Amino acid sequence: MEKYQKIYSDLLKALRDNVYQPGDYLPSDGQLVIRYQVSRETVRKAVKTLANDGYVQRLPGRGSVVLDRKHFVFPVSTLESYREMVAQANLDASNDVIVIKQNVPVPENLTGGDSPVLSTLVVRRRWVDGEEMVIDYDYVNQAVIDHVPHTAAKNSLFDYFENQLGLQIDYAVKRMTVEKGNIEDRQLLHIDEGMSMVVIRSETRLSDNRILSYTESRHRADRFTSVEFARRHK
Amino acid sequence: MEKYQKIYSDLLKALRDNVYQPGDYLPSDGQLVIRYQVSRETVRKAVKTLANDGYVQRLPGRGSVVLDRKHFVFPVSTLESYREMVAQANLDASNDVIVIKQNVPVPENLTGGDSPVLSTLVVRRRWVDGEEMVIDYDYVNQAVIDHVPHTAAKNSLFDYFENQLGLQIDYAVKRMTVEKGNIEDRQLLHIDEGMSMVVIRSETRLSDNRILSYTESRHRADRFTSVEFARRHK
DNA sequence: ATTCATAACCTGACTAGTCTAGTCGTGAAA
DNA sequence: TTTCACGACTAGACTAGTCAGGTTATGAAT
Repeated sequence: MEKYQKIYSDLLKALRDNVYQPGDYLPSDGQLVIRYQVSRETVRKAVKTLANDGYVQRLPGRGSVVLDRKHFVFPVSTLESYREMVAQANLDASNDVIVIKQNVPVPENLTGGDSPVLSTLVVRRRWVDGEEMVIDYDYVNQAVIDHVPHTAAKNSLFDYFENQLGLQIDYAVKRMTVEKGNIEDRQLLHIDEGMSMVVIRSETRLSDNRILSYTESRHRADRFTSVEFARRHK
Repeated sequence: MEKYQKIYSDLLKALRDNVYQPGDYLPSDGQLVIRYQVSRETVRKAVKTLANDGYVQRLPGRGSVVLDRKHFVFPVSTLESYREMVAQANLDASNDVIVIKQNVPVPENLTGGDSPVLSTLVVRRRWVDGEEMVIDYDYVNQAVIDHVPHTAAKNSLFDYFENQLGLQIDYAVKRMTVEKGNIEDRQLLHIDEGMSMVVIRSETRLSDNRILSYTESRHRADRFTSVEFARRHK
């Protein structure tokens, strides 16, 4: 693991374990330089990343103060796996795999008019705290992944791609709208006609810019929350 | 202006002017080092920021390729002013200032239970392409800004804070939910009873971590779109 | 024609330093 | 007691390198 990654994850763990609490200061760059025996740029990279992720704020002349994140769990923006997200938010979650089907062309409203892609379609229903909350349609690029095992879908596709297959996921573009629920929404989530759905359509890319998957994620609007952390300049 | 900022904004301008098109490569780090007579770390910082913002992707061994952003205008996440956003998306937009009122305590559902703050409340209605689309409730921290002029509200609060007052806006936390429209929504936006609203509640902070403002932004759900760009690791 | 080594690029990570500017506590002078 | 200068400490920007590892074109050997 890279040195700055190690420092980043050590500090992140300490933050999650409340070793440093909101209002506290992290060790200064200089102290971390001594502790980790690295150059200051390496320390800066690690702490700067924590700042970009909304954990701390760097105050020139003072230090890196820990921010209060009590309000912001459950981001849509962060590329974390669903399981990570739920675990952090102390929620109870599980998955139903509805169907896994090969050779499915990706719908045009997901690709945005780009060249057609053959995919493995994975449809899942997500439960949170005993309620049916979300339907996910994952169209996994068959040019990248030839087969999606049922166990991977049952646990976490993301985790499977990254940790089992060693793929480097790099970024995702997500478009969010609010739409009326369709028949499948009503059947799978047991909601009334007229219930609105928050629909998030995204494409996920690898670090070599190949498309890994397209996803349509349909949430009960009445239960939907998302939290964003946005920094002005990175 | 800092050197890396200059390089960043030059490249950004070139990207917006289509000097570099999707699929093209930016000048390599080495070329930019020569062009700007700076060290490579300075160039890297500039181009890395473009990558974090979703403009380009850095491909080791190849270069920095320009990404296709045709699908993602109109982000909620980016801390850009509303006017910038609309200008980029080629939309027609204007503002109604409904009311400006001093000494208003910020509602608790915005502060999230934090200590009460006295504010100047600015209520505005935003029009896009001739339609009434959004109501904004801005609670501007009176401890930071004692008076909000009507012209600032009519144009852009953000712009006023940054460019007129020289305040350094650093980050915002935004929570998004979908709710039924209330009476004021119906009156101001002329929508039917039962219309859903996308409600974005946010707090904006300065670089010294003082709270600048709390905002509640209420959008017609049927017209709402947001686009996110999320990178895995910065 | 195909294969393969190589050289010329590219970005990523890291180092060890300089210089600037802001914060804060201490202690001396008013 | 208040003020003010200073030193110690903080982060930001920047430099001029090194080394590693991936990509690509070229050109020689098969």
